Amino acid sequence: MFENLIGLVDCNSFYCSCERIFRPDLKDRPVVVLSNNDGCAIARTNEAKALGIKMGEPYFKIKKLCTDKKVSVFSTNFSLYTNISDRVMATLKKYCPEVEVYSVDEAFINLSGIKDPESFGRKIKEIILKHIGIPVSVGIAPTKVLAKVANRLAKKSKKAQGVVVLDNEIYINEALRRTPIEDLWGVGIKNAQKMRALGIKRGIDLKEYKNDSLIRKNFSILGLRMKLELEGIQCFVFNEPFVKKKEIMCSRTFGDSVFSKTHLKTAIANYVTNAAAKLRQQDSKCLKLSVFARTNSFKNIAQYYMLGEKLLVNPTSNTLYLIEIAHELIDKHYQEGYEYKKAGVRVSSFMDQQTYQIDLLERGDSAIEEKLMNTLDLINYREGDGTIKSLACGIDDKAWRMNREFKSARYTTSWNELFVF
DNA sequence: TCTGGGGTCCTAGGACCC
DNA sequence: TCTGGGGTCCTAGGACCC
Repeated sequence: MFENLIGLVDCNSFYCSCERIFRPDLKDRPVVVLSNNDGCAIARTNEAKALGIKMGEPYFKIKKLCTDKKVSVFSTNFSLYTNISDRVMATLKKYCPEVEVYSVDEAFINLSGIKDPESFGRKIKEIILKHIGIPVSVGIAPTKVLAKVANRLAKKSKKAQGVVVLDNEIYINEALRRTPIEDLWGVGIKNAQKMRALGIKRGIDLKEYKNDSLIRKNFSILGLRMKLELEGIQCFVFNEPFVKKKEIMCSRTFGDSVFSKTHLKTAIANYVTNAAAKLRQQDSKCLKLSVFARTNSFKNIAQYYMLGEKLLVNPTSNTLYLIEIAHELIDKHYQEGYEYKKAGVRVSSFMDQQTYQIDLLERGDSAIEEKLMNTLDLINYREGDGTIKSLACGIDDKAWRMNREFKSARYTTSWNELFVF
């Protein structure tokens, strides 16, 4: 039985549900919302999913089906969705002590200290539906990955009525038996293939896989964290409520392909303007500017991916200055004779890697552990004999070995090795 | 004919320094 | 004369998410 639980509140078919608020007649009807330029389907109601309409499917392929089956099709209205999302999140914050907004349509809530998590989840669901008109599903479990699993079942199961609680080993294992590996949060198409080759076909197989270091080796630290989360050990903790974006991107697919450098520069200038405004909004400065443009990869033509990046000596959010640098990068990397279909810019407002220098005294020294606590990502780590060590951290294992003699070590935010104190 | 946009995190490998 | 190897920084790109 787990005590400290996390809830995941996820809006059902969010963009479609937003459209339905203003069109009550579409209740129980198939609805689809399309991407920019009406390119492809990015939201579908259950009725539309039942017709076989896939996520990300190009509209031209399903146009006839939509007409035949009387599917209501909408172009995106992002400002509407953002507005409704803000209201959903505000409501959650009113009732829950700690809320982490994860995306436009989902949020994690901290349920530790809540006596009856299931009734709490149902109450939240009811309030959001009544006050805002958006149906949500709630998954509750000891870790974020398991809360995702619970949420998926809450959406699928009729019996659950939109809320699933996994608070003990038996429920968790049963849920993981029902979860194909590719449906786990963090396992995409590539890793699913690799895992299946190792005989890991369902969530439960990953949880019960005996060889942690093989998981670490093949699927990086993220894979190992995922496995630990399935075991009920929290690795993905709650974030600060308002975290500045580390990267801000603005990109578009062109309606018509672009053949000239001048045309590309004009488009890029617009994207830079947009990104710089976002930078200033969160009071950040650009440290690295990236500019890219690519050919249409769906077409059987000569392909080119143009990418130029520059680290700025004087970080800034000044639009004109950034445009100047973007144009320099285009001059440097642009190749004539290609048909560019998509382009964009990315401004990074943080350095890629942060490093910390820490003086070590003796292994197991509590002062070290306290320093680590204050500076590093930490997780609990399971030893071979099954005992859980209270503290582990990411260490560059080579640096560790060398620096041990000098009683200092260099740690990076990207983990190369787990080391147990 | 027609295939989105905005993010995060991790790793391999080259250049360079001592 | 012998030309090593560890460490750091940065680029580039993969994988994943919604």
